Amino acid sequence: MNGLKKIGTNFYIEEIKGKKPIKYIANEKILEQIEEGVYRQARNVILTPGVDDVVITPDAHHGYFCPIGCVAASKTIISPGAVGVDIGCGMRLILTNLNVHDLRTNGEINRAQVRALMDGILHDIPLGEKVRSFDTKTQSELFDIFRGRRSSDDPEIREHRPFRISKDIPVMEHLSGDVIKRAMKSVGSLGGGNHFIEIQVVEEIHTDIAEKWGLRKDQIVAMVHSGSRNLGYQIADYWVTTTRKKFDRLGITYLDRDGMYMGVDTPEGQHYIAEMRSALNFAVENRAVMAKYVMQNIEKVFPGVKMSLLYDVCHNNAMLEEHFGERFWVHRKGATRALPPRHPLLKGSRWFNTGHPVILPGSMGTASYIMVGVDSEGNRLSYSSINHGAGRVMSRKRATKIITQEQFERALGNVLMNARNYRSVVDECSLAYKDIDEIIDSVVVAGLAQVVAKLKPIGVIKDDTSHRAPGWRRRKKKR
DNA sequence: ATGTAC
Repeated sequence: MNGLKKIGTNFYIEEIKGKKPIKYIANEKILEQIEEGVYRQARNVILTPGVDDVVITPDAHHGYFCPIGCVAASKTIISPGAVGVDIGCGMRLILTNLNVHDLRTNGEINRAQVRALMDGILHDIPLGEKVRSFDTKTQSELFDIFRGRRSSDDPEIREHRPFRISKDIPVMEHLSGDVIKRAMKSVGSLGGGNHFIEIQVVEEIHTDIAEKWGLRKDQIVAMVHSGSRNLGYQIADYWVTTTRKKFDRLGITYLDRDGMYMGVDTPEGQHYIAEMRSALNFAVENRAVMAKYVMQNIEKVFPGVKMSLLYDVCHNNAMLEEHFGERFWVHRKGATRALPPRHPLLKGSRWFNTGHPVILPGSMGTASYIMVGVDSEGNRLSYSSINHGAGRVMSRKRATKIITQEQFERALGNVLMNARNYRSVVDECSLAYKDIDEIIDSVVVAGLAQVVAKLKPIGVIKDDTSHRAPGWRRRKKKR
């Protein structure tokens, strides 16, 4: 099927002339769900000059140049399209000392209490296209965030410490004043699409690593999924557009109009890397500020509660890392780093003996997972990477068209949501996504990572202000 | 993903 060759359990390759084979990680059920567009794009990525290796994760779906769910490693080039438009998009998990029983009245979850918590969060955190109307950063604070001089975090809970960008390298100087102003108001805003804030309960514990990390059964936790908002998009767009113009001028051909790349040692490559790192700093700070507001609201509803942060991990970035004894720019787009115990990159960190937490969001109303990398051949082959979530199985448009209110409500179950109208979030219904349990099975059985804990949502906050959900717009317009 | 897109 599709010219794939099985090389191990849940491991497949496609041979490409003159290049390393493309690796696919999937169980049989998930393999059947991988779209033709993913195979086509994966070939374009591996055939991009300078790209050494490509790994496709089981949640992969068709994206912009490169599939979402892709690891692309290169010794010589950096590619904005292989990082993605939402630079630094990722996950953060807040731990509490609350137990699900603290939320129960007469054996049932006290919905009014959860609703009060969600309302408090909604009051403090703008959704969708909205930005902050208060607590705006000054331009100098914003640039301190970009340059890694300002962060509200303990660096140990971050996948990467703030990147320090020297004053000698210009960042964001090509962006308009309006874009910068918008960014100043966006620190602590959720955005739209698959971004969410969830109140969750730890449903299953799979290993004693959980206890070391402060996770226990029935514990209440809160998860934030967001990125660099408009800023990351502007950087990606600028570099793809200007590089394409340059390629056209010089007569350099390309396989995909968004498949742009720069030599890592060229001024352009260095400039993009600096701006990508600035956007990573910005995205992590965005989640840090949101987490602060989530924690303040948990404290309001549950005075005296104790809270801490487990980890913050990105699934859209490019990092310079050593693999197989050589240094690669590892682009992870819709893929998450999963370093196993005693990995050299964890030397000196608190995660050295266990591996670091990998936070994988489920779709609306379904489980999320905390994972950890396993020291294995498969983990090494994937550049110590796994998936980033469930992955779409249906376009937003199609989801809006075919999913009924009844199906949507059944899929959501008794999980509380902020949206009052199912139409404003129907494109995010779990029926439009792959089965997260099958995705997890794919990477676990392939030996890449193991489950630490399974989390179940109680309440979900998502953008319900979307003008973009096709059915919503059509209905409003009434053509 | 994104005040959508040449």
